[in-house]
Parts: sequence; C-alpha cells; structure tokens
Amino acid sequence: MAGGTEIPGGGARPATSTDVAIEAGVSQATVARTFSAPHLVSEGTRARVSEAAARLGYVPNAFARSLKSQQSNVVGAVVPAYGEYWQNVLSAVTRELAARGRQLLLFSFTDPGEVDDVLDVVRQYRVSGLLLASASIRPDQLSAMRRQSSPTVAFNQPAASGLVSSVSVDNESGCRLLASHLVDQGCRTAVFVGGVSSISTDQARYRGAAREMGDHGVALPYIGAGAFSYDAGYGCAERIARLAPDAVMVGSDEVAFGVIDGLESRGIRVPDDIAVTGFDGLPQAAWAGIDLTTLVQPTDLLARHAAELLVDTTSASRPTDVVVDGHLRIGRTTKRSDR
Amino acid sequence: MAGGTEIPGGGARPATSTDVAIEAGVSQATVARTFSAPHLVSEGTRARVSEAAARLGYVPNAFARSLKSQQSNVVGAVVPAYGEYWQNVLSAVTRELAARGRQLLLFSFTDPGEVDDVLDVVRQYRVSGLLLASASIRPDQLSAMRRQSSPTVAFNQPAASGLVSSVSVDNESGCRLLASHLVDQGCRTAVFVGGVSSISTDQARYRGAAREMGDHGVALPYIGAGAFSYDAGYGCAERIARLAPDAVMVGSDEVAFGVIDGLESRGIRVPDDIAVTGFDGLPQAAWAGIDLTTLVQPTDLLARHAAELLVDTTSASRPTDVVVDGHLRIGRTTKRSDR
DNA sequence: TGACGCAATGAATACGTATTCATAGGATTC
DNA sequence: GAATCCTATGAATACGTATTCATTGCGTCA
Repeated sequence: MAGGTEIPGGGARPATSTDVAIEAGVSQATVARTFSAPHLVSEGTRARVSEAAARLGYVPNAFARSLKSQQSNVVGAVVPAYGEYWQNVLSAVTRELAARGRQLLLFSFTDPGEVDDVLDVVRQYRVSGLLLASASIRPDQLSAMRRQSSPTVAFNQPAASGLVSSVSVDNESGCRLLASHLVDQGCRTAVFVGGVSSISTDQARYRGAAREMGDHGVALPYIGAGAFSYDAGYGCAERIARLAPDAVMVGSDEVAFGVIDGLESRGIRVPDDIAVTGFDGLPQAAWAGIDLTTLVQPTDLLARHAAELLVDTTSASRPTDVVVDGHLRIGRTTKRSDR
Repeated sequence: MAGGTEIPGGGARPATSTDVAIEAGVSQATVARTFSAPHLVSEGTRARVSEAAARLGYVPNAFARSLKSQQSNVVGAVVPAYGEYWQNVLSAVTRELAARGRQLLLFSFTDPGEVDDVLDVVRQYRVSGLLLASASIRPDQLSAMRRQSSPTVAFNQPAASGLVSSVSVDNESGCRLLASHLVDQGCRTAVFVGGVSSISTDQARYRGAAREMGDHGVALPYIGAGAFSYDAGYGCAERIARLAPDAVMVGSDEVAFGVIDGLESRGIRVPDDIAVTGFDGLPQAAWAGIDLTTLVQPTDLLARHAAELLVDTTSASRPTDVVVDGHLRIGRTTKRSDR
C-alpha cells in the first residue's frame, strides 16, 4: 500500500466530480468530460483525472447525469409477475439491453388492472424506453410516452399496433405449421386449448390453427383454460377427454405441460391416445422427459429486435411492427403410433 | 370534453412542478409539497394543485427527486442471466419490493467475472439497496456500498457473512432431511451431484447430505456437474451409472431434472433402479409428470425477509443473517419399490 | 389587548452533472 | 509575420426537485 489515506472522504457521502476536480487540480468540467466525452480531454489530463477518481472511489451519479442530459439510459419493463414464458423473455431482453448500455427497471403486476398505476410510476423515471407485456393500457399513457418520444415496444402483443412498436412471432403461421404437422400425422379430430381468450395473441394462435385445420376439413373447437399456467392446463383434461379428439393443440407450452399431465392422470396416454402440441418453445419442452412438439419462438432474435427498437430514439415517432417466424420442433408428443 | 386544450405543453417536454405551479397559481414549493408531503398543504390548495397536475399530465421526476433527496427508492439486483431458480427468486423479490414502494433495477451477468464491472454501473445509480446473487465480489465494492450506507443482501450466499446481510434457506439441515428420508426408504449407497463445487451453497448442501448419510454409515461420493443446468445434469448420467448407487442426491432441482432424464435415457429407471432427490422446490418439481422429491425453499418468505432488509436503512451498518427452514416434498422419485 | 404559537405559503438555494460560452496557446496557412 | 483555426481548458449556468428560512395571517392564552 503506497499512501496512507486509501479511499478518503471518510463520511457516507460518495465523491463527486468536484471532489475529483480538486484532487486532480482541474475544473469540474474537465472531470465531467473525462467520463462522458474523453476525446475532448488531453491524454495527460485524462490520466491524472482517472487516477484521482480511482483514489477517491468516484463513480458518476447517474441521476444527476440523467437530469442534466435529459435522457436516462434506463428502459422500463412492465411484465406479468408469473409465467415461465415472460421470465425467459425478460432474461433475454436484459442481456440485449445490457450489451447496448441500457439498464432495465423492472415492474411487475399480477392483475392487469394494476398496469395503469404501475405506468404512472414508470413515467416518474423518464425511462428512455418501455417494454410492454400487456395489451391493456390506457391510450393516454401511450401518447404520454410518445410525447416524451420514448420508444415503446409491445412484446408479443401485436394488437397494440399503430400507437407503439411491436415485436412478435408469427402466431398464425406458426400454428398453421403445427396443425399441418398434426394432419400429416393422420389427425382427423382436434381441440384447441387457449389460455385467456380476450388476449390477441391467443386469438391469433387459435385463428391460425383453426384455418389450417379447416383447410383439411378438420373442425377445431376452442376450450379456454382461463389462464396461462400449468394448473389451468391440468384442469382442462376432463373437458378434453369428453371430446376424445385425436389431438390437442395448446396455445402455450406451460399450459401444454399441464394438459399432458392432466390427461395422463386420467389414463389417457400421450401420444398413443392423444397427440399434444404446445407453443413457445420453452426450455422445458426440450427436456427428454417431456419432449413436446411445439413452435419454438426465437426468443433471442425477438429480444434483439426489441432492444434495437428500444434504443433507437427515432422509433418512437415511427412505430414499427416486427414479425419473425418461429420454427417447428417435433417431439415425442406427436409421434405417430401407426394407429 | 370540457376545455379545448387537453394535455397542452405541445412539445416533447414533460410538465415540471413549475409548470404546475403556474397553472395552479401557487409556488413551485407548494407543488412539491403536495406530492411529497401533502400534510403540509391545505386541503383547498392541494385539490387545486392536483387538478392542475392532472390537466398537464404532470408526473414528478424521479431523478431530480433522488438527486435532491439523496436517496433513490431503487434497489439493484445482480443476478445470473440463466437459471430457473433465480428467475423465480427475482419474481418474488420484485413483488415484495413493489409492495414497499421500491423499484428493481436489474443487472444480469453470464460470467461471474463480469460482476465487478456490473457493480461499477450499479454504483452509478446510488441504489438504496443491493441484492446479490453471486458470492464472488471484491471486498472494496462491498465496503463502498457500506459507506454509502445502502443495505446489501446476499441471497442464498451465506458465505458472504460479516460484510453484508444474507438471507438463505438452511441448506445443511435441508439436505439432512432429504438424506434421512432416503435412508428411511432403504437406501444403502448414494452419490451426490453438485453444480459448481466452489460455491458455498453447493458445499453446504453436500456437507449436510454427507453428514446425515455418514451418521447412517452410508458413504456419499461427490460428483460435480459443472453448472446448475439441465444439460449439466443430463451429462452426469454416465458417471452416476458407473457407481450404480441406490440413490442420487442432486444439489438443485434443475440439475436433477437433467439427471433423471439422463438416467432414463440409459435405461436406468427412476425410482425403480435409482431414487433421485433435488433441492429448491421449483414449480416444475410439483408437476405430475416429474413429481420430484425435493427440499422446497420458502421463496416468498425468503423474498420477504430480503425485501425487509433492503428497505431497512439501518441494516447496512448491522449485517444480519437470516436462515429459514425449508420443507421436505416427497414425490414419486423416491417411492420405495420394495426392492 | 398584546404576546405567542401554529399553519400555510413563497423565495431562495443546493443536489451533481452536462454543456455552452469564452479564453488561451499552439499549429497552420497565405 | 500576421491572420486563422483548432485543441484544451475553465467559468458559469441549467436540469427539476426538496428543503430551509422567512413571512403572513389567524387563533389562543394570559
């Protein structure tokens, strides 16, 4: 240890750029420039400042910076508290944003009704972007975001189109792929299990599935699980069993996991008695013990698109809708049992 | 619509407290007080201000507030990018913090080596608290947090003791419960599959398991999966098979899911040939298709303790270690097959 | 009735930074 | 050799709020 006073400034107060300026014998402006626009500072000075900063343990104050520069580098995310799918999305988006120097301020809600209140809090943070995972949002909140010229991106909620950007997988064609695969496997009767029928994504998936099935002369009644959860799926087994179809198309993997277990608990074997498909491509779908046929969403790609829209300030005034294709994952749950 | 000018201030600039002050015919100070200390404002004035604020779509600027008041209401969380377990924890902690008026600023890392850099960014935000999910942290970062008098809580990383608070499940006694259950089921030989052996949590779990087994004269060799993931667990199957034990105790549920599928893929049946236990109590463990015997961590309770420590400013100077008990969940994977 | 206290409000200031404007050299150009 | 330009720096100011201090008006108590 060279000097005696390591990390001085004894009190609780973190060092400021002015402290560093005094320590380095330069002006506060020079310190600020050293950190936010180094190319404006000569090499020698820069070194002296950096050294002084390190000595004082100085870290720029993000709040002051945001206040002055009128932009925050913070992206807000409003996401349902529960659900495997959203957790994966969040994880991917966080990574992509971090790579672009943005932080993620997380807000979660359990009841869609809370979203409005949550958004009021979000606005306090003058977030430079907003990721939405819920479609039920007051239009004036959206236009407030827009006036702030902060890009807003709806993730897998294409219905919000027009006012905000959106990034989503092609739900309809994805479901056509799944349906088509089922038909190939010899499926003649089927059922669709949705989560919450009022959600646009749910509707689009059903629509795609029903059309493709219809094209092959297969009817596709809709059953609502009531939620996007394992338990909701499990609870559908009886209603499905009553219809005794060849196949069950489930609107989301998590629900599908429940459907499978629910069916098996009633002695209905998958895929021998009924084939099952999911949607999302959660990591668990690939687990050997499950091996679900599903439509894999390219989460990383979606996250990358979302991050890019969120970082691009011009995208606020020019809402963009990005739709990417998923790919079919064929698993055990639709293996033809040459019946 | 009453007036003509709904939400004026046409430009992109959000309304400020001064704008509201002018609109309401009061001073800026009064507006500030209306929002941060309403009891100092007379009822009539308060109403007039609130009305003006609503008219202008005014929302207080959190950055300015934090700058002035020197506290942020933002809690930082540094969490591994991947892993079922942490996603669940994050979700629970977010809820608890929201209930206490705190927001969560999320930082994720893939490589523990990144943590130091991430923490530098965290410090920029003068977070009022910090949740850590990684034990590998430079001591000077911790003391910097302490000097800032921000409570820091290590989640399930009890080794960090002393400098920061911690909240964790009783790993050792939890594993004793699991081991004891296995012995009751007639287990005479066993193997422990850990994730990353350098992690204190991993060590504590192995220690508990080995001691209980030892008390019953059962040796417990350690196998390192190398990561806390499904794939890592799947890849251990061969090494396990070579030892041909009665039971495998796995240090985490996610790894256990992989172990089970890996074993089954080699024709080893669970639980008929080998019993398997996990640790964590992930939601998936309760799925009927899996039904894993595991130690359920009371995540909500842990999150609540963490949130309380993070909110309590005095806890920074007085690190506290909270340890709570988990409970045994007995599933299919250890059902005695009267061998 | 005068002194005092309390409630409500306004004026002014400080928080820590980014940025504009001005200044001083030093290099470059004709 | 003078006019010009560019680079590096400092002084000063503004961002939007919380808070201290001062002021006013009014009720209360002796």
